[in-house]
Amino acid sequence: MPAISSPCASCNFRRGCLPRLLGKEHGEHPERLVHMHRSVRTAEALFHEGDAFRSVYVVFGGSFKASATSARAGTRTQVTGFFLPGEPLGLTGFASGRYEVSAVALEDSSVCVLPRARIERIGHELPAVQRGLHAALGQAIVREQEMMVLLGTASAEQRLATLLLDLSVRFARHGYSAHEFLLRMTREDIGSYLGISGETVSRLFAGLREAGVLEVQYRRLRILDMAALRSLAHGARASAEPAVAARRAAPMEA
Amino acid sequence: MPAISSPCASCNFRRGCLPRLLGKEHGEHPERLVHMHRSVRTAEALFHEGDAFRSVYVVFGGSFKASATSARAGTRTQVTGFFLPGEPLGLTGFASGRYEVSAVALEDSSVCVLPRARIERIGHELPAVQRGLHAALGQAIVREQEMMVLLGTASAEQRLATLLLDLSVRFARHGYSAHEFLLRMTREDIGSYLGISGETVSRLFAGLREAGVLEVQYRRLRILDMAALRSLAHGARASAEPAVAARRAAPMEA
DNA sequence: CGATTGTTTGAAGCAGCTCAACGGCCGTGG
DNA sequence: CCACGGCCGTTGAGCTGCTTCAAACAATCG
Repeated sequence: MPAISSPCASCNFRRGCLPRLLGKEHGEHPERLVHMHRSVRTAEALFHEGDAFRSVYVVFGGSFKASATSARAGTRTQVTGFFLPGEPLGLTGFASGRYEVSAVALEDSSVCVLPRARIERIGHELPAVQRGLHAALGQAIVREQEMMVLLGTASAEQRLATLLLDLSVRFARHGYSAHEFLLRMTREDIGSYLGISGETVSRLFAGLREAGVLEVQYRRLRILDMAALRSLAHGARASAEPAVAARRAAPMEA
Repeated sequence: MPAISSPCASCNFRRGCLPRLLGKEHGEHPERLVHMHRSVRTAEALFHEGDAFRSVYVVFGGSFKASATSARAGTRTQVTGFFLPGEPLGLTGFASGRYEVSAVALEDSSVCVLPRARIERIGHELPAVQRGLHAALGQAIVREQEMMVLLGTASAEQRLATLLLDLSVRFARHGYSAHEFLLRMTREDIGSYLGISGETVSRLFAGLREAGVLEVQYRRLRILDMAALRSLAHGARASAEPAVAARRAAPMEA
């Protein structure tokens, strides 16, 4: 694993990635934080639950899933998140000095490595970087809180619609299409993340296809009716009638 | 609201509260962080979702519930946590500068106020305090991740057993009995937190009572068979036979 | 090209929900 | 102090959304 001296100079995520994570408005030098890049192949782990926490990672290219095994509550394992380019992985390490989840690549991927020591040293010098880190940690908390609410209160259909919208926004944020993308994870992974079975995910996709909300074949997804998807996420019922589903976005339907 | 100059001198949580939160091994002076105390009466809010984030709070006496309304996923509201003495409230504010949950007192309570500015200033001077804050944030992430796994994979019974064990441990940590305590929240609150209905909580309590695992009348709870409760949390089925339930805790006993 | 892995679809069962009624507690006001 | 009203908790009955089990088929990869 060769260290790249200034990997950020040519990084096309400068707008959305590190500056967003650490000291965005202060024009910091991301190359001071990034130690090097690292490649991970499909299905390989970037780190394992329980490994010593040495670095935070930022996805450079590709995608990952994180999965956790709750110690407190038996031997249940669940996917706790999907990670796209520009998103930080491993923040949980700040808690105990160990990673609390395993991170596995969903395709051949690469990451930027931000050693903990560097983050702390530079954070100490530059309050803006420190605040950026706090914000990143806080955002992780917020994201998980929203996930808790989703798992605690939403139907299977609402959960899936919410995930698809979330992925859509995140893809769009990095310049990809918001309407058409590849699901790099299995139905099982999606189900695990959403707290439902893989079969149910499959059935839900079929239902949404029949309702004209989206096209989906295997991993390839195309959102046809974003408004309908949104209204589903917020609580409406799916219907086999596309027009009806679309109209549901506005409450005053016939 | 009078500022108390050195409220920590006489604080009986020194062992478990601030030192644990901020720079535990370095003998920091908690009174530099604590601005003052504040009292909140039953059913009153310490802060509301969306309020500007000015302080982190630590429960001094009493208890709170936090509840969130997921913006992303409709108008669903859920209890996201219960807070006992010594536990930090409001950490989510670091994300957006606003509180992401509302905190409501479950009984007449009081809190220590740690102004954000002070935390950041002192954290900058003392790396140990900084790391303590990072650890507290990381722990919040871990706790919520465990909650996600619980909501995503566990049965209603497993969820309730897990909550009771968790409360037991937390009460014990602050010198209260691990076996007998008061549930200050309603069945509805518990259900909301666990993603099940209040009626189901009530039925589960009835079942656990019949199984001899605990005594419960209204808010008063007594755990009779901690081992059985643990094995339920980890996946065993409840039984009407106390002996059987107990035996399940350790497979090899007589 | 065969083996493995992932996806779809069907059928049956059940865990937990909703709706509803009742009963006990507690705070408020007489 | 006692009576009243509202809230909380309990319990029952019926229903349904999701699960599990199973089989067939498609895609991918060595």
